[in-house]
Amino acid sequence: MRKPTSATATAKPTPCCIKVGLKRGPWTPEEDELLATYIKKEGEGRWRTLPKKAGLLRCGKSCRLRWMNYLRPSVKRGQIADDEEDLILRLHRLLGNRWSLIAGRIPGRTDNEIKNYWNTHLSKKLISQGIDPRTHKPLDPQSFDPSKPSLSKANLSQERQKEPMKTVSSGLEETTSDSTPIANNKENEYFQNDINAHLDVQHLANHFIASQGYTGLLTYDGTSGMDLRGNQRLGIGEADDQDINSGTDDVFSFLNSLINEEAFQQHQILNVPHVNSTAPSSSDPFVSSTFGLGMTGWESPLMSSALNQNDSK
DNA sequence: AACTTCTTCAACCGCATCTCC
DNA sequence: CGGAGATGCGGTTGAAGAAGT
Repeated sequence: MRKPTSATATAKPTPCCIKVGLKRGPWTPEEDELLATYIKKEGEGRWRTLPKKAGLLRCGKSCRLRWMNYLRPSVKRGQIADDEEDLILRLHRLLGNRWSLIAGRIPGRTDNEIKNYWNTHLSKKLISQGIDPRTHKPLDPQSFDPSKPSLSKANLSQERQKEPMKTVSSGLEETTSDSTPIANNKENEYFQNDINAHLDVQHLANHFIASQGYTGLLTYDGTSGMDLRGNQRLGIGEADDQDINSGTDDVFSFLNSLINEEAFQQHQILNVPHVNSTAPSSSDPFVSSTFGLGMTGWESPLMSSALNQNDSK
């Protein structure tokens, strides 16, 4: 919904925006119809040539984005459920801003949707708890000031009014449908339990991912490049849905093991021998409360399906 | 009712990486 | 090996609508 800008505005135009006369901005129902009909008939891909063949005055990128985020039949619309939110939080702690990876494990949700939800809801929620949403670590008490403009009290109360704070489930407590105070003890418990786990969990995730042939590191701010587009790097080839999954399944089975304590303990012993020097022992009480991410012996139905699914976005 | 401020989220941009030749 | 083109990702923008004054 951005205001159309001149195609010559950028110093070095990308190929898709160099052509003048291409339409920008919100899609009309007619355009949606054209795109959906074409893709149903011809299939996804070849985005550059697709608009012309489909009779659309759009660039390929725009068509791809519209299809991926809105028109695909598998896209689920509507409110993010509590268990989805919980899963996003956990995956984000492990993966950072790898939105497409996170989305790949939440059926029907797109990377864009999750990114937006994170930026508009979850990051604020974490900040309100004194947690840095990028690192999942405590904000510097010196610098943490809830009255700061980024999360003014006015904004917070507004936020609470609009959307009564949902309990961030640790999986152990029952969620309430009532409006819950922001300083909910269980929530605090969830975050405090998780804070200490963050460093080590991410270390393990990094280690495993690197061992699978991916490059780069998971970082707390999500800025440096772990190549998880690296399905192709792994030699898997054309990235259709099937291939995408086979490329990331190993990673996610490992993430699953991090999230599911029992499986994690087994995985740690069997598959990740090198991390023991830095990872706490699985018998350590600390590990039970932190590597289990506060959800010992619990796995939500969504979590199970997300982590075991064979389809991807 | 009118105006201002805030929030949401669809869409765009730049860039990294891949494949193909 | 290197260049060109294609694809996909994460960050950012800004219009529209909601909420506040």
